[in-house]
Amino acid sequence: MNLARARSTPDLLLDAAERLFAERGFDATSLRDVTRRAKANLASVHYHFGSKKGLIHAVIQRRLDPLNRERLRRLDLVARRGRPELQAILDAFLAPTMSVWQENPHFMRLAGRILSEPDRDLLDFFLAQFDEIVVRFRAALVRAVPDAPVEELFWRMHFVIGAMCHTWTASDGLEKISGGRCRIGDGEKALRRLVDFCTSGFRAPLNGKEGR
Amino acid sequence: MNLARARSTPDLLLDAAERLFAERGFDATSLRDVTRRAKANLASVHYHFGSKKGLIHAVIQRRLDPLNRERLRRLDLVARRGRPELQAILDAFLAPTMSVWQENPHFMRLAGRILSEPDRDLLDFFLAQFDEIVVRFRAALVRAVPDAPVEELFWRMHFVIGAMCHTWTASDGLEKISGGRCRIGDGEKALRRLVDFCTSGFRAPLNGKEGR
DNA sequence: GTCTCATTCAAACGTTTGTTTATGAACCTC
DNA sequence: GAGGTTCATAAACAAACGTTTGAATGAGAC
Repeated sequence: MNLARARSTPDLLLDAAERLFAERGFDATSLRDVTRRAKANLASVHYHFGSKKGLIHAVIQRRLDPLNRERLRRLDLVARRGRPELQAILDAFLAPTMSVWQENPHFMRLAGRILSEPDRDLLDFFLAQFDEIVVRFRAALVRAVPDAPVEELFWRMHFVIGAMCHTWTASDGLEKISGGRCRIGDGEKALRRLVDFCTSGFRAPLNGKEGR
Repeated sequence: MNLARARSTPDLLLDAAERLFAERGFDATSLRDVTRRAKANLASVHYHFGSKKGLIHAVIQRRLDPLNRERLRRLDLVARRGRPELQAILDAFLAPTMSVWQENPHFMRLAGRILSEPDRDLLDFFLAQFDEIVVRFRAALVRAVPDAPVEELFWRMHFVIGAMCHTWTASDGLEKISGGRCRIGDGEKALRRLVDFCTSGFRAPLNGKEGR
C-alpha cells in the first residue's frame, strides 16, 4: 500500500470538477472531462453525487462551508472587542476569501462566476449558504455605522461583494488592461487594496450630503 | 404592408439572441432557441453571422460600441472644463451603463457576465473594445489624482468595474438577500449610490497611510 | 420574360451530451 | 465460506447540439 494515503474517488472527482469548472465553466465541462481527469469511471459521478448538478453543489459546498465558518469566527473576534470597527468587519468578510484564493485559486474564480449565473437553481443554492452570514454581518454593520439606514448598508455590501468577486475572478483581465503593470501576486497586497477601497467607499457621505 | 417597418432578419436574430443569452447564458442557449424566438430559420444564423460565435460577437458589439462612445463623449465634456473632478470622471464612466440598463436590462446582465467568462476568445474580444477607453480614462484619472501611482489607479478602477458589473447583473441577488428591502427600481438611485461609493473608495488613503 | 443575386427553407450530418443499465470484483459480517 | 453490501466498469440510450447542404423563393435589372 502507498505511503501517501490514496484519495477516495469522490474526492478525486471533486478536485477534477473544481478545476475544470473553474477553467471552462459548468456547461463547457462534460462529465467525461471530469472522470477522465480524475481517472474514474463515467458512471461514478452518478453513483456518488446523483447527477451533474449534485456534483456542482458538492464542489461548491466543500469550500464554501469552511469559508463562511471562518468569516463568522473572525467576526466573533471583532465583536468581542466592543463596538466593532468598520474596517475590521470588512476584513473579517474579505480576508478569508483571500486565504481560499491562495490555497485554491480555482474555486474563487468559480464562486465569483456563480453570482452572475443565469441558472436560478444554482444561484439559489449558492445564496442559501449565506443565511447566517447575512444576519450576523448586518448586525455588526448596524452597530459600526449606526446612522446609516439598513437599506444603505445592504447596497454598500453589494458593492463590496462586486469588487471582491471581480478581484478574484477577473484579475487576469486587470493584468491585461493595465499592460502588465498590475499583477495579483501573492494576494496579500490585493486584499489590503480591496479592504482599503471598500472601507473608504463604505464611509461615503449619506444621502449625497456630507455625513452628519 | 405593415405601418411599423418590418425588422430585418439579422436584427430579429440579434434581439432574440441578446435576450436569451442574458437569461440563460451562451452555452445554455441553442441556436434553435434563438431562431425559434426570432421566427427565423435555423440556418439563417450561419448565413448572416457565420457561426454561433459570430452571433455572440455581433450581439456584444451592437451595444458596446455606442456605450463606449457615450463614455468618451462625456469624458470630453468633463475634461474640457479644466482639471477633471474625480467624481465627474467616474460618472462619465458609470452613468452610460445605467442608460443602457434602462433601455435594455438584458444586455447589461450579459456584459457583466462576460468579464468572468472562462472562454478566453470571448473575453479577449470583449476587452479589445476598451482600448481607447483605457487610454483616455487613465489620462483623466492621472490628472484628477496626481499623487497616486498609476498602478494604484488601475487597481481602483478594477474595483469600480467589479462593483458596477455586480450592480447590473446581480441586483436580484441583492433583493433576495436584503429580504426585499433593496430594489434596483429605476436605476437612477442605484447609479447615484454606486458613484458615491466608488468616488469615496477611490479617495482611500494611499499606502494605508492617511493621504498627504 | 429571363437572368441574377440575395435570402429562406427543410432536411440531414456527425458529435457530444447526461443518464441508465447490467455485470463483476472487492470487502465485511456472521 | 456463504451472503450481502459497496463500488468500479464497459456499454448502451435517447436527446440535443452546431453546422452543412441543396433546392426553393423572391425581387430587381436588362
